[in-house]
Amino acid sequence: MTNRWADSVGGSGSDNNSGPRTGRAAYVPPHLRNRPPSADSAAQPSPAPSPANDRVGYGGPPRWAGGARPDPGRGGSGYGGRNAGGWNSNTGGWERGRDREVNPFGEEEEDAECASSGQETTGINFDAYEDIPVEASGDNVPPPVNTFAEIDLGEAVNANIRKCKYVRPTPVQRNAIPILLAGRDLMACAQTGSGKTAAFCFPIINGIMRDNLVQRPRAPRTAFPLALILSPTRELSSQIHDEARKFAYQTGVRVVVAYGGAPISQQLRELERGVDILVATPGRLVDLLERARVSLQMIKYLALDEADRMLDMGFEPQIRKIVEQVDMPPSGRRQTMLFSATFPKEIQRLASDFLANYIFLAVGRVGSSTDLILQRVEYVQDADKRSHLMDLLHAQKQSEEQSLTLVFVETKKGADSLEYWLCQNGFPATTIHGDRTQQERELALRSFKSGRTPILVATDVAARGLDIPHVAHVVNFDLPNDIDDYVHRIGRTGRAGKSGLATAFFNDHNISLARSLVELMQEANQEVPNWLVRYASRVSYGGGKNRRGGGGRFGSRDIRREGSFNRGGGGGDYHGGGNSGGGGYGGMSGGYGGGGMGPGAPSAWD
DNA sequence: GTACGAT
Repeated sequence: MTNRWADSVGGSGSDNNSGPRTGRAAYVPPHLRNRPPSADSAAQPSPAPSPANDRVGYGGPPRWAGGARPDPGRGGSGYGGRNAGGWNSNTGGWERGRDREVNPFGEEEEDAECASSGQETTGINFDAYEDIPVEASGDNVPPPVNTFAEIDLGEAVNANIRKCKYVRPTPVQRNAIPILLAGRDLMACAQTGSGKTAAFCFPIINGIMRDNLVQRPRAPRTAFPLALILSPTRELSSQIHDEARKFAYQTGVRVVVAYGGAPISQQLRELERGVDILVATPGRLVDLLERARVSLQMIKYLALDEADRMLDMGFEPQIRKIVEQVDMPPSGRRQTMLFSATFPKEIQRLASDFLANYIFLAVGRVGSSTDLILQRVEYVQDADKRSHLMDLLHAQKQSEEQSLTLVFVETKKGADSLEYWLCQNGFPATTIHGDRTQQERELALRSFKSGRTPILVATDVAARGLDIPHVAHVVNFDLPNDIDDYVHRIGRTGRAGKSGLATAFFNDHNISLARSLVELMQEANQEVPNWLVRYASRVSYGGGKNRRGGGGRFGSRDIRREGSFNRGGGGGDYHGGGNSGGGGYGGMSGGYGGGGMGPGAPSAWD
């Protein structure tokens, strides 16, 4: 283990590079870490006393002239967040000497943009969610809680919950947190924006603080995280890191992020200073593992965000390598939690390799989500798409001044060319896709969020998880081949209680999507054009792998309850074992909590 | 077939 606790508590050893040498310093359990060593640091580092923490361009209009200069004020949404040597070389006066924890809340408390983004991630309008159906299946499912007070997460975490302005846990939090605190593996179906990051972060942080006797091996240049959180894109990892740091503030639990496209040296430095929770994208993590700069042998908590994406064809080999072929403890000796809005059957089957006697949790989507998103499908030939888009943008321009439009295309090249064309035609657009540099990607996202370029042309890199407030319109300029991707894409709008509009351009290239699209729209009580229904019925093939098994109340159903799957290892009755009455507490509409605020619920639920 | 994930 490293000596950072000694550093932070003892107040000595300010040289970060001295870590391995001072490894003999007295062990300080996590719950005592980061206590103020003396009165002078009892006060939190004051938020943003210097321009280093000035979140330029995050909420208000940007002050710089639009160049691609590194923005020192990203406040953690960029490269590793803090102390970025080359990037954020601005370690101002308040942070000299001892390694003091930067306040991850920054100046958010006063920042309107951040307040609303807080709502996004907390689903603060929870009262409206009281009657969301919940289905939990598996052995001995721990009952849900109603309040944060019922789950004692400790003083520091409670303070962070207050700072995040979380009033009550969201349904996914109410259900998932007790399951995870009980040490159970979990497969949870709930969209980003429903507070699912908190749902897995709180138990992880709590567990790390509880396991205060853990001794980590002494290997000077290798980091031994206790928890690993994987996500499919750099921006999503960055977003999770930002949130996790808030939840872990002043708990002594250290969160580090690692992803590609950013200089690895800085990430290595952060890792050397010690890491409890590592948030990473798969590629960079594999790199770090091969360099032996990270070992997974101490992992006790493994979380996969957007788990269905992580386990699909593109990512599965890397994930399998990380989880099965390196030094990760096997399932049963670690706690594994998978979260996604969509869980196709075959992915559930794959995922069961990584889980032990897990609980399946589905948070329904009745009365929210897609109901608040008006979905339109228009028949548009490829050649007509641009002029059609221009019509939509003109209409949008007239209706709302501040609204953002997110345009999804299929290819990176197509994204660049559409962005160029839009700009040529007087529409302020930018683009995000995997051929752009990480600086460009992050600049584009900031520029879009701030409204400076209210049109963002994106590939699927932006389809999942990203929390972008104020997106009024999602245009599927090119429809995806996969209905689940469609679900994730349109979920970027209709958030925070606002209505959202999703327009899709459909033509003969999208025939394979017709059936599942019609089914999805019908489930969401959308008006389906007759010509589309005809397309759907013409297709013999039923939506391929994306047929929605069992009812539309949930994004997915537990495959163990459909008789199509049995675990090998004996006694595998998962059809209600330990559940009271017909499978968990499914359909617990309004069973706890009560009074809602009526309609106007944010649609974070997909 | 494309996108994403390391350099």
